Order: sequence, then structure tokens, then C-alpha cells
Amino acid sequence: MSWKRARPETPRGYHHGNLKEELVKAALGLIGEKGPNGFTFAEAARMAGVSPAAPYRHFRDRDELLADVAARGFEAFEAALSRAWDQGRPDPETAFHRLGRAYLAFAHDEPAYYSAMFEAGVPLDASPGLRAAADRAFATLRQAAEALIARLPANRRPPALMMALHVWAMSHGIAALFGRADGGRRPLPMSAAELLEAGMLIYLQGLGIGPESAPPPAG
Amino acid sequence: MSWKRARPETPRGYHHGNLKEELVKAALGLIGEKGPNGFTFAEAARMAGVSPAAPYRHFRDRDELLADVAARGFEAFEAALSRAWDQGRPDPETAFHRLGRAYLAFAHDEPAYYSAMFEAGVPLDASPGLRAAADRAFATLRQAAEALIARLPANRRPPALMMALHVWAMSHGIAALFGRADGGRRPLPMSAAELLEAGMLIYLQGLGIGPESAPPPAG
DNA sequence: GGCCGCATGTTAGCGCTCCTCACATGAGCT
DNA sequence: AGCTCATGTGAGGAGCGCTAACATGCGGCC
Repeated sequence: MSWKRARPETPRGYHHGNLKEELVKAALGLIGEKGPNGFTFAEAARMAGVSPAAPYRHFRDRDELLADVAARGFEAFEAALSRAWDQGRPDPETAFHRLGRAYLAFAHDEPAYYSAMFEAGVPLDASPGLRAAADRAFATLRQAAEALIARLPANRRPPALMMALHVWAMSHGIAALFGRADGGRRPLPMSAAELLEAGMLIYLQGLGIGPESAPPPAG
Repeated sequence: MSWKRARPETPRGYHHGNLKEELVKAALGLIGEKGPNGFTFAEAARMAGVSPAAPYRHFRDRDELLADVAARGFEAFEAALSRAWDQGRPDPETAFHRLGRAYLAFAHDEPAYYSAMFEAGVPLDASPGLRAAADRAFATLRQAAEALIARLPANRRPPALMMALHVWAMSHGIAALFGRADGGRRPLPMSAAELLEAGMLIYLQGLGIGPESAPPPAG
């Protein structure tokens, strides 16, 4: 009995009624606080006010819950990136910079999701929906890369996939190494967002999509 | 008694004599096999042929061993990067490409070290030597950045620190997302090394250190 | 309306891990 | 030779993942 909530906020009977959702929420909270390893199945159950065995009715094991959290994270990620990209309006450059900021904002504001997605070691094919969600998120990046590349003369266009991978890698690298809420790594002379912005400007310049080399055709 | 080695390769008495080193080696092996979380204090002890309590004579706890592995990883990393950079010989561009390949080679060939360094969640100040070792490794990248920047006209030089951070971020991003031994993430149309090489060429081009924009002064 | 099936939750418990404490051993110094 | 102390052992508490057998009550069926 000791695992029961001291004072249940929502009185309930034998059946919880919404346990799966509440377990996911609890897991998110725990991952956010103590990292993906600090998260414990038993503690999530405690938070939801159920016995330590109850979660097994909803998830095969701890890894499956983690995979579920990661999948939801990719959904939210894709939504945030799509919203930022906004179909490239008003122009691809502006939208692209918004996209970069949105990437870092997500990593910064949703560390629990970001951990589950990229740092918890969840294999991408842990669940059917996971890889699909991850692919949709990446597709947004790729779409942005394509729109930017389209502004180049046809004979100087790099592969869009490659460019998307570069953007993703740099964003993830900055988020992973410097993007945490000052957590414990390295003090920087500039913010992660500024660092990414500068890096992307240089990269785009290298492609020839720079402020001085590619005036918008209908400017 | 069941924890004893079935057939001790090196017969020993009550005292092991070299336990600390052997625990670190065992940890490396386990991390390489099963990721930084799969690694277990008790199993490392078993591998070394000692009781599960013995490791506590050499490491305060599991995290301290992990931090020790990470610190050794940074030492090896620094050594590998320095060797590749080779003081910028024969010229900074050539040496820089070697450096990039060395970065990915390390991440690929020493996954256990790389995990402990970047993915195990070890705080950088877990031990005095850890941050120092990490700083030395980063200093190598920064040194390379400085040498490359020095080839630019004085009025177009970006901050070396920023450039080093960009290089690090892109390298780490590629290593973390695509660099694993095909482990389980995403199939690519090109190797991680090629991806990094292409990304760095574009980035350098953006800085004006490109094949067609910065012929060596003594060419 | 009453009954029953089955999803959901509980209890008990195995095996494992981390870590601690009291005790054993023997290497190296005096 | 004798002592000391670093190093290793044994036993055990607390917590976790997971399973099996049992309890409960919601929802569909007659």
C-alpha cells in the first residue's frame, strides 16, 4: 500500500482509466530531471499512483515505453519544424533561419524528448511508428534543403539529401555539445543559437546561397 | 565462489595486483558491446576474476569508473587528433582533412571510448583530469582552426574559437547520427567520412578557404 | 436487469545490481 | 620478525526489472 499517492489528486477506483498516458507523462518528467538512464519503470508507476507491476499491462518492458516517448518526441519535433519552416514563407532563407532556431529551441525546451530521441540509445526500429515519425521529421529538413538548393543555378546544385544531412548533423552536434541548459559541459562565448546561425551562414555561403551571391530572382 | 574465473589465465593470490587497469579494460569491453548503460560494475568485477565488492577499493562508485574511462578516452582522442594534425604539415588544408578523417575514425574504431566521452552523460567535472583532458583534445581542433584562418586576409578572419566549435559540432553530429558501425540508425548514400569531408569543404569555401579562392601564398 | 469475459490492476517473489560494513590476507616497511 | 595498511572477501540491505497467479469491475450480451 505504501506506493499509493499520499492524497490522490483524482480519486479513482481499482482501474486507473488513463494509465498509459500518465506513465508517458511521468517518464517524460523523470527523463527531463535525471536523464534517460535515471528514468525508472517503478518510479513512473509510483507517480501514477499504481503498483509497480501495472505498467506491464501497457508496455512490454521499459524499452518499449522509452520508444513510445521517443516516437511522440519525433511527432512533436516534426510539428515544430514544419511550423517554423511554414512552407518556406516568406522566402526560403528567412524560413530556413527560423527552422534552425526551432531545432535548437526544441532541443533546449524539450530536453526529455530530445534525450529519448537521440541519446537514450533507442533503436530506430524499436516500434513501427518510431522510424516513420523520425522519417517525417527528417523529411522537413530535406524539404527545406530542396527549396534552398532550387535557388542555385542548375549546374551548381548539390544533392539535397546531402545538404539536409549536413544541416541535421550541425544542428544536432551543437545541440548535443552545447545546447543543454548550461547543464554541465562547456561555457561558450556565444549562444548555441548564434553558433548555429553563424555556422549555417558560412555553410550556405560556401554553397553560393549567400547574401551577396544569390539575390532573390524576384527581388 | 561462483564469481571466480573458470580457469584463471594468470594465476594470482589473494591480491590481484593490477585490478584497476583490468577493471577499466573490462569496462571498455562491456561498453563497446552493450552501450554505456549495459555496462555493469558487478560484471566488470566478474571479468577481472574478483568479488563484486573489490572494485570499490579503486573507484568510489560506478560513475567514477565511467569518468575514468572517459578521461582516458579524451587522452587517446587528443593523441589521435594531434598525430593526424601533425602540426599542420605539409600544409594546413591537407592536415585539416586528415584531422577530420581521424575524428571519425576514432568515433568508429573506439566506440566504447566515444560513448563514455559523449554519450554516457558523464559530467565534464566528474574528475579533475577529465575536463583537462577534454580541453586538451579541443585545443587541437582550435589550433587547426587557427592555422587555417591565418591564411585569410586579416580583415576576413572569423574567430578561431567559433570555427573550432563549428568543426567539432559537425564532426560530432555526423559521428553521433551516422558514424556507428551501421548499428541501427539510418542508411546513407555516402559514408560518414565522405559526408564530413563534403561538409567541411563547403564550410571552408564559405569562409573563403576554398580550392579556387585561396591559393597557397607560396604555391 | 443480471451475468460473464476480459482488460486492467495487485500481490508475491526471483534474480540481479549498487553499495556498505565487518572481516581476512599478505606485501612491504622498519 | 612483526606491524600496518592497502587490497580483497562475505554477507546483506535496498531498489529495480520482470513474471506468474490472483483480484476487480467495465462493457457487452442475453
